[in-house]
Amino acid sequence: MAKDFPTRAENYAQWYNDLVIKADLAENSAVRGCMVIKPYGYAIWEKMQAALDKMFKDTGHMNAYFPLFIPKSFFSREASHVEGFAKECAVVTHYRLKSAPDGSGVVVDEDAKLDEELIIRPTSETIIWDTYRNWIQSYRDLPLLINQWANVVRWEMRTRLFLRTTEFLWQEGHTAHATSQEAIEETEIILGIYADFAEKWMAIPVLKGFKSPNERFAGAVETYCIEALMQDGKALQAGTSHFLGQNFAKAFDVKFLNRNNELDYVWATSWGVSTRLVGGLIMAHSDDNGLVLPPKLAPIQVVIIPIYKKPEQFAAIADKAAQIKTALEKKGISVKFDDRDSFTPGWKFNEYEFKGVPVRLAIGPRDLENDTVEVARRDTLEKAVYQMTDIENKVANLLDNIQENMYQKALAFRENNTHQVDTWEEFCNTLENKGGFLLAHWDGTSETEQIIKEETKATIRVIPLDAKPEAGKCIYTGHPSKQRVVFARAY
RNA sequence: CGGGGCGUGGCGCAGUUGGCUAGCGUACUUGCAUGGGGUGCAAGGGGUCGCGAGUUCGAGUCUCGCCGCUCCGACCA
Repeated sequence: MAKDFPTRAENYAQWYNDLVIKADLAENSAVRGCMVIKPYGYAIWEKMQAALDKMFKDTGHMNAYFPLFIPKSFFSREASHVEGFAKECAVVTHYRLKSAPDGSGVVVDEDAKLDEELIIRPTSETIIWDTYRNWIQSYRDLPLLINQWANVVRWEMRTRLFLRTTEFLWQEGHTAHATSQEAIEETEIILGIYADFAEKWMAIPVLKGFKSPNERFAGAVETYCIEALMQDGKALQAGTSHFLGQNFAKAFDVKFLNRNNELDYVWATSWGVSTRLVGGLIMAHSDDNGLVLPPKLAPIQVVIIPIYKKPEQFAAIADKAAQIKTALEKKGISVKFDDRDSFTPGWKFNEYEFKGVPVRLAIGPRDLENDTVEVARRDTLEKAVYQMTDIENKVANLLDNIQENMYQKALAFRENNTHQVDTWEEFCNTLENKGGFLLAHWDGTSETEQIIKEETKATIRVIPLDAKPEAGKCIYTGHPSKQRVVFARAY
């Protein structure tokens, strides 16, 4: 249907890339690895932001903003943190340019060298904990529940639109607590919010659990995550919530007096989701005809397309469309009436289909006569003719139905692509031929995980929270194991 | 960093063993018709062929150097 557009089966990576560009979500910029997020793509991100921001605020968090730059010395305070991020930091060394002596442009002014280099944040734990030292004196100052919407830079070697870009947008929460227990609870509350958001808004089922030590965040005691499965059988980490213990409090000397008048280090969490979610949204639902967006995150939920020959017909249709638009908007539904005369109806049908608009209404002379409207849903591509009566409720129900149907479809896909494997041979075969999530026993050592990764490129995506205890043998070493973990190849 | 591919109107591409006025699709502008699944016809605007040097009567095409982009691997949300 779509012109010059590869199918998922032909070339999944190409399909994804072309989809992002042709659906006008984003494009590559003049800066290697950095994308320009275009209005339609940014609108999706804004909808995600709005939903998440409300969830954070409803659970007592407030937004704040910390600097883009971090003094280099901050990074060496927490040993494993610096180790994790050192290889991908952008560094600011000078603060001035001057005209080149040979008139060829501008050059860095060597006289304007910074005494201490500044790092463009790859994440903000260090600058935030350095700040928290001054904010926290007593248990009365706790808990401190802060979130920041920001951009960060990680100098990745290979990038892909939305999934991995050098600069990306995200939210990072940084909380401080009086007890270990309370910090762990916070980590779990956030994990719950992320999972809810993924399932109810993005219509993507996720597995909740822990990361293995190899995959743990640099500086964390425990990393919780939600893990989603994409249509090509690869896993996507969709959000992480870290219990940081007292690591950052110790590194930045953040102490408080507890109720017993004893000085103690503060307990910390950090958590984040990024514009990567937009990539996940695309990969989880879209098809060979283009984007498929869940109604709750679609920038345009309903598009109305007039079909007419004469100006008098258009006037009557426009009048009808305006009535529908008003009725739908009263119910909080975003509607676009595409009255452009420069494109034919067929062209518009394809355009909105490609852009994933959940519901399309078409109104022509025939409908005016019969008091009907043609309704097409994007998820199944089905068309039906509705009587105009009570149209706003019919469409509202349809949107709910589409949201639910997309979730069920994604859930069924995940279930069909989750395989229990018990031997090494089975593990390798399944990974090679089917992909997906592999439930397998693991002996719990980093060494084994590392070897499996080197041999198969599969990693432990998540140690599920709700896994039933089950005695078994590690698929690689045969050593005893108490529960299955989830392996997959990942983005 | 290792290995492939590519730089020609906005975008996607062709351009043969060097040859004459650099072409095609699409997009754009204008007009007429058309309009229930990417509409047709006609006219029109738009290009230092990535940059630099060389070979030659003549270079988009050959040689050398440089730059950029992109894909595949190790790294990562």
